[in-house]
Amino acid sequence: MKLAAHESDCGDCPIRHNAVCARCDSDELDTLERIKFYRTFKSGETICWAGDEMSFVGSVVRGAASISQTMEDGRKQMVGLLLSSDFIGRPGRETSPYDTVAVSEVVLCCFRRKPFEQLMQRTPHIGQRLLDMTLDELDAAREWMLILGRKTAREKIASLFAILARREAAMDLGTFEGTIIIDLPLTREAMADYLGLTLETVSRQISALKRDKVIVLDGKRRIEVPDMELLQRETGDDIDGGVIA
Amino acid sequence: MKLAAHESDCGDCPIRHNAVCARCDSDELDTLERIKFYRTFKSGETICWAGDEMSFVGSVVRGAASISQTMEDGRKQMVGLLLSSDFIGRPGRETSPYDTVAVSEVVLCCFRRKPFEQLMQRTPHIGQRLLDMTLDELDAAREWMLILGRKTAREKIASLFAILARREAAMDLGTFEGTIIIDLPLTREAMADYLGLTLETVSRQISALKRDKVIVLDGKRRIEVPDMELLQRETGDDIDGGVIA
DNA sequence: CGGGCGATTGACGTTCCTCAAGCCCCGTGG
DNA sequence: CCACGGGGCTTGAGGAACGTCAATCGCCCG
Repeated sequence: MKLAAHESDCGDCPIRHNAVCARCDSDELDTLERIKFYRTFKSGETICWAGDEMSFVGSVVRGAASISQTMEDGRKQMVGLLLSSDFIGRPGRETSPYDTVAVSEVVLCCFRRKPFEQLMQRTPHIGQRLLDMTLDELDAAREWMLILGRKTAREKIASLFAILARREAAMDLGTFEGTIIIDLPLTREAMADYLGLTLETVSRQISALKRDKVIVLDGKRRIEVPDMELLQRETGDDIDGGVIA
Repeated sequence: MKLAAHESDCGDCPIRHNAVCARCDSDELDTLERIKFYRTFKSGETICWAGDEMSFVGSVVRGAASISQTMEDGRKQMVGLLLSSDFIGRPGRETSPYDTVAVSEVVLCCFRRKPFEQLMQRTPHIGQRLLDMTLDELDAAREWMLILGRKTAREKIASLFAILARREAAMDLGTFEGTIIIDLPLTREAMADYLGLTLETVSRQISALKRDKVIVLDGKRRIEVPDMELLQRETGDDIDGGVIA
């Protein structure tokens, strides 16, 4: 996918109202517009290695990226999944302690870190929005901790699908006659890293959910959810909207 | 423990330079001083139930509190551990999706939520500090996710002790001739909820670490770490400072 | 002394991991 | 055209780690 010309105009940006710039007025947007630049990463490409200096921060315009930690012996845990409108990088810190990797083709809207930090001082709207987004990410991390610490393998898989379904639904597309369709941005291995499982267990549980007609597979990477409530019950969460009510 | 009179003066506050007010100048501090009030919770007392309205936000002055989620069938996961200077509550949200419980006697420095939110609009220093603290909490949550998702029971226990030791060391006290002393604010059950284990497994692994001379027990709740590096090795993390370098 | 709570320890069972074989799909090269 | 190879995925057999259930202990406090 190439970058369409109009994507350089913030007014037409698909994540205009969800990203870190959401609360900016048109003056502030102009300022951002002047210092932003786009970068594209191919699937599998590393956006930032753990320990490296982060020269820029930015928003995910399209695609998905993972944040993960690896232990010396190779055990790996994904600790963040960045989808469109999510923010990459941390103002006020030079290096990231995590690997950030594109799990599909990713388009970023970037700002060099230093100018962005200065701009934040002068533009409270950015800092406020970033605080809200960070608090949301913290909530997501906490939901994730419950998944990692207490759920069974089957519940973990169901929870992952439910989270992705919610995000796809929020971004508008993906429902058809009550059936929700999820295009998995993740390989089985990436799902395992997300959920604290092995890829074999992921595979087995997906097969089990298919056998029990909770999901329907269309190829390896497309999943149909005919009955969202049924999937929701498999997550082990409360029925009534659940965690973040 | 009763509240000493001088604790009502922000200038003498033990968490003055670490809490949400850390960056405030003396004018801003005066404003905060006028609307703050103290509350004390006994060990085991609930500070806020999941779903209840949070009428206030505030800082932990002394003691420890846990944030946790419970599933319908009783499975429980701690998703946050609040120690002195940590912030409780979320500006801009009326209810908390988590239970917040005092795990030891807790003293809070509180602000009613609405006035605090208004103050935040006018006082960028507060929002900036809160953003930094939230980003730190997010980092801690991510470290925790690695623990929950990928570490063995033994590594989990060692990691918990290492985290507590680091925090005790940062708050100054607790070292004596190279031996670090940790006063556990947590019961075995609370540790289990923290680490995604059962209390029996926690108990067995603590016994094992004791048997292997990584730790020395002084009663049930006080732990001595004669060799911090040895403990660090048991966590499974990189030796060189590790995750958040 | 008795009761209760927290903690420890043991025996046994379940879940998930490990190791291994083989499948499906697709692109490459003979 | 088909053989080949590789990556991603599936499936099976066996084993290790942790959970479950239960008995017991120590300590504090009434």
